[in-house]
Amino acid sequence: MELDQRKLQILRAIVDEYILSASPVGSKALSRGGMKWSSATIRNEMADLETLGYLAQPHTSAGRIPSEKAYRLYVDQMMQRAHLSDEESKLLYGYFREHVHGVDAVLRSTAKALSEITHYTAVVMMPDIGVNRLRHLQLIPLTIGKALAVVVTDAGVSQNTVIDIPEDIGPEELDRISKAITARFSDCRMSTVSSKLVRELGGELSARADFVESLLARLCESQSSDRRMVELSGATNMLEYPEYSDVNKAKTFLATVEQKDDMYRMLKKASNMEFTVTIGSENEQEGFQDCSVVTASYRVNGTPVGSFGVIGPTRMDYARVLSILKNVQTNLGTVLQSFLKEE
Amino acid sequence: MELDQRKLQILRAIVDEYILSASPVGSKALSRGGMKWSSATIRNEMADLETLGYLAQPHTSAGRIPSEKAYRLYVDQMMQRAHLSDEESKLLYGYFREHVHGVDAVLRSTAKALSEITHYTAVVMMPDIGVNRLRHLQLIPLTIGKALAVVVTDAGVSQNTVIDIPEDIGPEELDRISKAITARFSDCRMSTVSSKLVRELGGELSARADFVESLLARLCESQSSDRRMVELSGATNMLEYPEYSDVNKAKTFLATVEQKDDMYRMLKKASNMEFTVTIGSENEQEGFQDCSVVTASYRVNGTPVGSFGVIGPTRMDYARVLSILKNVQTNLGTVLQSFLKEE
DNA sequence: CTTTAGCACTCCGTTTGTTCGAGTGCTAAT
DNA sequence: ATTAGCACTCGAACAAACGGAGTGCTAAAG
Repeated sequence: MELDQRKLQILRAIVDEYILSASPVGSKALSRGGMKWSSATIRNEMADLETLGYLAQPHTSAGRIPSEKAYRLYVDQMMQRAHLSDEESKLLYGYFREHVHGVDAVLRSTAKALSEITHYTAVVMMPDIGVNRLRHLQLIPLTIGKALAVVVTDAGVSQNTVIDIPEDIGPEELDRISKAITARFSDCRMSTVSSKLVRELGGELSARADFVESLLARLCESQSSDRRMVELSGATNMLEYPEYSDVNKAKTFLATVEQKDDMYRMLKKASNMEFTVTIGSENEQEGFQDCSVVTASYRVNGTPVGSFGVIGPTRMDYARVLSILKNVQTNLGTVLQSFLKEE
Repeated sequence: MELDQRKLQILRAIVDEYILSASPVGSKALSRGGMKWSSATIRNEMADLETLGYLAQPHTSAGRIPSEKAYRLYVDQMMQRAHLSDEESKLLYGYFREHVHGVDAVLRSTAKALSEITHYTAVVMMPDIGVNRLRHLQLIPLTIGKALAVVVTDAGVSQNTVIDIPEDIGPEELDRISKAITARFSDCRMSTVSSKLVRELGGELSARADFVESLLARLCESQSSDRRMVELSGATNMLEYPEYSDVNKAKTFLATVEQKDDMYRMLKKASNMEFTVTIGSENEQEGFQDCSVVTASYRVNGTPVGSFGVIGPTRMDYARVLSILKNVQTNLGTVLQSFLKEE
């Protein structure tokens, strides 16, 4: 069933109001606040909207609050995108001017920027190294039997992994192996590096084929399990909102958000989409049943390599958040590109 | 003025009880709970203890709670060290068995272990790289004008820094410079590396003296300002305690604990001492006025290189925490030593 | 002189009652 | 179809009442 124009207007007014006040909005308040119908009319419509599932009543004789269905409709069709003030976008831009050393630093500062500007919680996933191309591999001796493997990709992302090495390999040989691998696999996608046949290689590498194979396998595996792949910022911002004035709710939220594996999975999944908005129970995470997650992906050279997002109460200011994400998305794109100026 | 035996016993009982219950303890409860004096006697003693500053009354006709002075006395003289059950120390040991790859990983898992076992908040500082000796420096090209500097010290700690490089340096030269620096400064303390005169060097390095100097300076400077130098775990544990059932208190605590710079400074300062116990207002941090911080230092080759600690409410179980820290200290010592088996 | 029983008093946390305001649904009039 | 009016409902906020745990003081007992 379609909602007529009036129902839509009323619904929108309710959502707008609720986003601001966080308390149930009633018919009188609405009609006083610039609606062109009387409270009674609005009341009737509200009753209809309730049976249609767009509104809910905490208890009889309270105002209505929007249901998730309402937010969905709001986000998909009714919301008009806010545009940031010059001030804000300048502020945002500032975050990207400052930390220009290294992709990691940029993404970390992105998380901080997002959480500080939105006042919600921000998560940023480090770029999925798998889709990038290897630029440099360096093995550095640590102790007998252990070395540090540093991988640098064409997107300028680096990653350290501690690996086991045969005890009879010396520093010079490690260096030669590093160079050989770099030469051989340079510009290969990381995800395909390990699957390529190592045996077919001649020279330096074939003598250590077993080791090299396990090394490459380890690199790919550790990449995905690294806890540091998600940057989190402003988790405690949520304590500002009445939704979380109950310590227990706050606790479950914080616990959820600290599950970096889950956060990573969530963002990874979202990185195929330009934007996503996931409302309340649409979230898979237990602890996000009362929140919404808005994400945007970021690209390098046209391919999406990661995403970032904002987590807030379901009544978050979607329009504003989306504008901010969009802004950050372009900023981020520019900055990341600048790391690749040599082509 | 000295406290007589009875006063001491009563005070100790009050502290013990308050640590458990978190609510003011009264004279009747005490005398019923195994004290050999009547409630009236205890009451008189309590009145004395209050005028002496060891106890405080939230309001007339409430029980007494220990003052900071009382905790101080308790920690310094009255507390008998708890000893961990076999189960617990085995559990603890398990944390160290698992993650044996890399100092960073070990310390991260230390933080986790501490917070999970104590149920308080744990902080661990990464070893102060300054007192360690350089083992390896590797420069890896990132883009034009930028490179990644990886430093490995004799304690097995690694550190990445993105640095600017002159645009005309190619990969091969970077590699040569890396090797030259490694050869020249190997086994020098990191803190002295930069102050050594670079100009006096011949060969490869002298041609790039300016660059090398700024590089070394950068390495030392970035080391101390790196936010990642502190590992935090279990910050949300504090929400379990009635002291933090007020969301605002929780918020200020969490905000404080997330100031990694401050945490680092705190731990750094404590790393000269085997153990420290800092109670309530003895803490410098604004947000720790209602907490206590207990720290222990850890050593490599006899020199203290860092410390770790537990933050809890002032009424935390000091005896237990200290035992755990002591246990962790030895475990950690063993593990870190194992990274140095080659001497 | 020290300890303890007894008593009056204090104060908090909780419960119970009351009021007030905002909101609702329904009906009848426009 | 809309709206004014009315009776009703419910929760938040405030106040009074109560019970319990604890105290300080005094006087008696050891």
